[in-house]
Amino acid sequence: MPTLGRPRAKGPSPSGLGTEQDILAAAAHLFCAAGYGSTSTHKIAARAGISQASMYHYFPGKQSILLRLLLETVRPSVEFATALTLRDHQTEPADVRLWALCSYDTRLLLAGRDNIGALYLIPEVDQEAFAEFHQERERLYAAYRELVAAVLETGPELARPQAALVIGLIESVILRRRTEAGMNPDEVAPAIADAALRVLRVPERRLRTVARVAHPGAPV
Amino acid sequence: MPTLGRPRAKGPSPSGLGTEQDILAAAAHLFCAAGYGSTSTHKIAARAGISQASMYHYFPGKQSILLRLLLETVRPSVEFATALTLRDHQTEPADVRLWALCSYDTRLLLAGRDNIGALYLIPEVDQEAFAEFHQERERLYAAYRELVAAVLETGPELARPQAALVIGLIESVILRRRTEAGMNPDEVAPAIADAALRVLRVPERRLRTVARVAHPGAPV
DNA sequence: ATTATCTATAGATCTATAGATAATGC
DNA sequence: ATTATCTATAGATCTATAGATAATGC
Repeated sequence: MPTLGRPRAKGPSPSGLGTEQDILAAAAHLFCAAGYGSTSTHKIAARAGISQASMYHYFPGKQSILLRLLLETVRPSVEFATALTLRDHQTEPADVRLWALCSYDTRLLLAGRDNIGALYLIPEVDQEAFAEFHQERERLYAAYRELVAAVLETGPELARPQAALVIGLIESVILRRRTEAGMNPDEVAPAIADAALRVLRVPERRLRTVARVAHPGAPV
Repeated sequence: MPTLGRPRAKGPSPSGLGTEQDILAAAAHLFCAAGYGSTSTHKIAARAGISQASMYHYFPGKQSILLRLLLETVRPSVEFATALTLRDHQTEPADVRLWALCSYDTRLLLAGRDNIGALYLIPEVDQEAFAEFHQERERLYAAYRELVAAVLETGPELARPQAALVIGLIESVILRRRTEAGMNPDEVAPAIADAALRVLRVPERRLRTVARVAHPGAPV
């Protein structure tokens, strides 16, 4: 929407969301599909419809684009998850809250045109430059551990390996989406959440109640 | 061991396994730790202890190194898995065979100094050049589907989403290993295999029998 | 003679900056 | 005047090849 400044050579932003968003969308697509190191600033700019140099008006470099994408992707999960561990929600049973979180996160991973969760898998993300993202993700994992511990009625440290299994189930949809097109969130999200509780040995009888109580996609 | 040819400038191969293996080991480490696109042929060669140009004596390029690594990594799994679906093994119950496969694959992913399974996660692997790897992995997935179908007593197509959950649990150890050092295969492999059967609703009573019968790490 | 290595380098990128330019705002 | 874009480019890589070299084999 900026009516200011020199017009783009190749016509205005087709998305109408502004150049910054165009850059982020272009980078997200290329990072997920082609990898971080294999994506040049030139390719990002070309896809965003601007010149390579114009990118630097919005971002100081490739790394800061990826960091923004990582934070934007993980933050909704972190907020949803930490809300579920706060006092207001502790009246709900832990298995119901965990089911809601699993189903919510799965939906996020299945939403959008790009398989944005694939950003987490990029090896370059392990670099120091993305420490802020790792902190956020650690907060998310801590919330999972707390909920899993509550379901198992044990301490969060003892729940660690079980929480890792649950998180693994959620994140498996990232890899699955890379080969399997058109996954239906309304089918997959509850299936993943059910599977998570089964791994924690929640009985089948209880499971049917939980899935009915926890409205998928919305906070409990 | 080749005593032929001009000696290396920086001393002979410290591994003693020969230059080709040095290149593969160096590339495996760098691809897993830093990514494919971010790893140059120069860095691979430097880590292998040779000059950049010498690499081309063994491989026509970076892609063929990654392809070799991918195939070498997936093939043991494919062989173990397809063996389990052949007639000789069909006397064993399906849940026992699936447990053995899950535990075996988990051990492979936890073995070795590098987190070699992380190669599967590299976005660049989706490229056409690695089609041969994808074929192999599809064979592995087909074996999983067949075993899961046998456990559920249903057809392989109906078993597809359930098999995806099981595979997701196995592959979750790749991501887990990226942040959590020193995972103990003797603990994690049975835990993953148990979790896989729980996802398929194998009863706890049966589970205790299965884990006792299926000797972990060896064909049934 | 054969082999495995080396050094040197051409040509293709790729990143980041300098400085020009084409709009609007005041 | 301010802003968002552009073009041009320096300097740093990076890939792949050509050709030299230092060993052993015959």
